[in-house]
Amino acid sequence: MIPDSKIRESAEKADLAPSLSAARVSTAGPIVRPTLHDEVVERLRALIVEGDLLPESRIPELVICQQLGISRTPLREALKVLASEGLVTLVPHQGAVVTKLGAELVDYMFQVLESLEPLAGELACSHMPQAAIDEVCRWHDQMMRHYKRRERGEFFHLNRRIHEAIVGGCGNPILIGVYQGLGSRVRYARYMVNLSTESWKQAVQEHREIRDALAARNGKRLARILKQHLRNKREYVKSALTTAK
Amino acid sequence: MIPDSKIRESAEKADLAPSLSAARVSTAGPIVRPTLHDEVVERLRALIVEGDLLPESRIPELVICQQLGISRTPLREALKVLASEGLVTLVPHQGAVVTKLGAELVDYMFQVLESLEPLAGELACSHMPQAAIDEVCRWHDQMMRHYKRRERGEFFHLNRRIHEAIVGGCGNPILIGVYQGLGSRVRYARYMVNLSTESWKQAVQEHREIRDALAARNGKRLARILKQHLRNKREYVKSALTTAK
DNA sequence: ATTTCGCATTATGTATACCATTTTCACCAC
DNA sequence: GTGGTGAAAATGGTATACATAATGCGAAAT
Repeated sequence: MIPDSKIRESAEKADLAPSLSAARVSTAGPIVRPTLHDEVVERLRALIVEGDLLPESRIPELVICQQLGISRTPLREALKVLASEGLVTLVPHQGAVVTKLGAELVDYMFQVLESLEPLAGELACSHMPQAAIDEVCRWHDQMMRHYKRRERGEFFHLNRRIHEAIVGGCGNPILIGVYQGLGSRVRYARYMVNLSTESWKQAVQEHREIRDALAARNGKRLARILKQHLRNKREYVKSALTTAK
Repeated sequence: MIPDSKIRESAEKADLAPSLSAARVSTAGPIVRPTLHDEVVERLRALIVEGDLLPESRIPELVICQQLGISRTPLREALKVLASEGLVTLVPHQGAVVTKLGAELVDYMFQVLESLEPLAGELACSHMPQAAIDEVCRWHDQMMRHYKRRERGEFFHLNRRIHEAIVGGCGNPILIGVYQGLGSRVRYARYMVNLSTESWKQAVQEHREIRDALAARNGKRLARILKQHLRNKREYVKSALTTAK
């Protein structure tokens, strides 16, 4: 599960919001050495989101400390942060457990996302530089090729990239931050989602419209499509959660 | 500023979301003793939101530890949480400072709130028990009496109570949580806001419509009014921020 | 006089040891 | 099997120590 025992090096973060966490420029900019607990937060978040730490599983301090080669202090600080993000739940004198994402919580989160992502899309239409839009379109075409070959993994990867690019391009760091927080919590529900052929086809069609609306910088239309897209997504994530359990 | 030196007792929390943090029932329910860092988080949050700790001011660990009568560990854990909420900014080897709320950030936050609070209002119209709605109406009437007497403090207090009751009544804990997070950050900008007679009058009129829409459980209409209400609010908060600095 | 270098001071980041409290669980009595 | 009882283990919190980086100040250099 947790392979190595020293983590001091890696600190990169698939960064959705270059405007939020100081964008690491190639050679210029201030030298920021991330603190240990920050890296621990990233690491644990990744473990949870990627599904290496399953919901409901406990997180014993000593074990993690040993596996990460750190002391309790930074780990405990990291757990507090993750708890405030909702990824783990802290029970006094009982420790941290990975928060379980019930169907009702997913419902609640999508309800919020269905309000935020359309807003982001609308803003992105007027704020994204043309180059970024072009890039999203390229990703879209690439995604379509994966769809034709029924390559699920690659498809979902690009799918997520597109959504994050749109949100990241909205120009509102607060919105980006909130979206990230919710997104990281809902993301690890994806592993149980096995899109049916029919739903997949529909999602593809919606993405086509998303690309067109974005390319045309038609904010209202993009917002409408994104909302519908999310509403469908919510449905099959929910059904996947209730059936597969 | 910080009067006492022991905080072990107080743990009550003007609770907007009884559904989120386990509602403390009068005599039943499990005995939960809040952990120390949780209380510290509350305490510091209050200090910041109430304006006792001014933006840009540093938060020296040792001083706060002494004033609160605690050791560094729980304080540091609390600071990490507040940082992840955006209330303080953590600079490595430099400590924590109260995040300054620039006009552009306020703009960004209102943009998100203008999307979330209408949603909450719409949901509240279908989810709030009649008793809660009646209570909001009573608060409204009381607020109006304060308005007639030009009692600013009491007016704002009830104003906030009403908004929080509506959001708290939406039935979506995720939405409530996000709103709380943003609200606590934007709230301490209120201290510089000095509503003009004209804007005040307008706000009162909007609140009248808010009450009517809520009482009629007209979700769409409430959403529309809340959005407009927030848009106006944003404008005078912004102008207050840019002029008063 | 201003800049710069070096050094002491200070505060933060992390580790470690220790204790209190609580949970867990095995064990035992009934 | 049910229900205490107590030891072991894990967590919450304190205290301390030390490494590292930021800050400030004085001396040296220009």
